[in-house]
Amino acid sequence: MDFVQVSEEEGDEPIELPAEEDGTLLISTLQAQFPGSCGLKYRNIDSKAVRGVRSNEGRLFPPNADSDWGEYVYFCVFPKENKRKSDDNLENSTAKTKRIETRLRCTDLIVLGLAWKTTEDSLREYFESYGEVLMAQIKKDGKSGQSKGFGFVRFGSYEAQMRVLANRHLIDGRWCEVKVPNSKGVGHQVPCKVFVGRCTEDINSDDLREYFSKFGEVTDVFIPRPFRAFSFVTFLDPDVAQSLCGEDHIIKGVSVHVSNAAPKAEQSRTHQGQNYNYNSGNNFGMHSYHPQGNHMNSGRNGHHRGNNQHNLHGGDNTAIGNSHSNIGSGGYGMGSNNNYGGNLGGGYTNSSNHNSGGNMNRQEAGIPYNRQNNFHGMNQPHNGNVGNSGWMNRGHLDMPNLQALGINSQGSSSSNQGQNMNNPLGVGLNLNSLPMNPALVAAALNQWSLLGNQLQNQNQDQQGGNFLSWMAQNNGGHSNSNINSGGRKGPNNPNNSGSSAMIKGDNSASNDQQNGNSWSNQSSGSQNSVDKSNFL
DNA sequence: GTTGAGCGTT
Repeated sequence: MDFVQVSEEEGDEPIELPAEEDGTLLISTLQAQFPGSCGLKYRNIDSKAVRGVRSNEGRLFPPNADSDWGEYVYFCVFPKENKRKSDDNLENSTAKTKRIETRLRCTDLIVLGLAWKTTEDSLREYFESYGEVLMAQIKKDGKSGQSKGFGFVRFGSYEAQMRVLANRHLIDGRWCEVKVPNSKGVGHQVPCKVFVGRCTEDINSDDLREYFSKFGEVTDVFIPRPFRAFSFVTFLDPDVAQSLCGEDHIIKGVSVHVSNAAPKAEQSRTHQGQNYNYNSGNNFGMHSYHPQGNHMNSGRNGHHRGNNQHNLHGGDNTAIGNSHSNIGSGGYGMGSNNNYGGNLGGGYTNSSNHNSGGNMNRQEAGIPYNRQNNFHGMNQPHNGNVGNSGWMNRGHLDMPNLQALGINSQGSSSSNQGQNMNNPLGVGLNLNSLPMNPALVAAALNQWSLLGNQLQNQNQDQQGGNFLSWMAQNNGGHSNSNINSGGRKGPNNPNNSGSSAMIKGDNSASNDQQNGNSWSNQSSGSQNSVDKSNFL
């Protein structure tokens, strides 16, 4: 195996990194040792100039034609933190400060709720689908060696870490919670959402998405309706969002202004969600955009009905490697999750598990859940890659980490816990039993742009129902009902008997205009006075 | 031999 000598900065002590068989060096390998780096350069002996190393699709290519890295010591290239040079005079430009540090540095993550049987190997195997795992550890009893049911994992890239933190995790049959140790909440400390002012009415969400995607992966676009001359764009990477703040951009010939969407969000968060009353019937629209990727849904606890409402709206419905799988059976969220994007590849099982895109069902198949190339090219902000070619298999973004928010009914359904994933629904969902913290929920929903869509027109391309709107509707009178009755058969669901699955917003594929309408905007009392704060 | 909220022998 060939090794490439790499140091963070020219002159630093190099680390030898293993090259691949074809002689290339994976950027992920580089980033494992140099988080935040995006490329390599070296000092050419002859010209004395610094030369960049060719980079393509997550690989770095040796400068010599014979796949030889030579005897050079390469040093890291880090992305420019901010294109604007003006107002940040506190930043100097050393390579180390460009590493954007605390925010982008990977930390150990605690994994709670592991099955007793989960081993360090299986833990690692599970998380490797998100990116390189530098460490996977199970905490065990010193004497017996028995797992204590939690562990730690560390990733080589911040992006992998973000994705992991943003999702729920079914590991060896247990829904596990992943958090930054000793932290409460989920999500990012740095806001991912920007406010886009001076919009005109003809700038639609696709325009915004297309335009802003060149700076980084856009996870959501929200345009308040009725038209208010502003919109919100959410990026996967908070630093991309931050880098754009304060800038003017021209979209469709219109100069729009990007600014921070955070301040009022902070107020909302710190004031314990004062604007959000979840039992009043307010209708919180669905986070509308679901990037390509795996949408893993379990009906076990009845929390995932919202996933049935994935609107893949026009233009975005290219569905690269989509995989929407339902795991479990009989629960809410079952049965109506059908194929998006026409790539149904897996099998339906007899318990309403819908595996599309070839992902295996962990429960049924007993093999690791395969996220299939979900991991895209790591930190590549401002790389000019747009759309499908630039962002591969964007996944893990479909659901907030509700468990980490305390929206978790494991505790309320203990009799049904454990490995019995195929009969979860004696439990139903007792909404009042959910330990919800409105502030946390609001924060999370804001994080995922789940709030504020209530004003969107049903026929907009950015809409749909969601978990909370469903909650709001069904819990209007604090009724203590377990919602586990009735239901109707999903039109495209061959396995849904309709006996227990209650389906709202049937996913009758390609139903942009219909999907979710059955339960969006049904409530009363939502805010109609729209200003920026209503969306933060 | 059990368990199910937690925070790691560095």
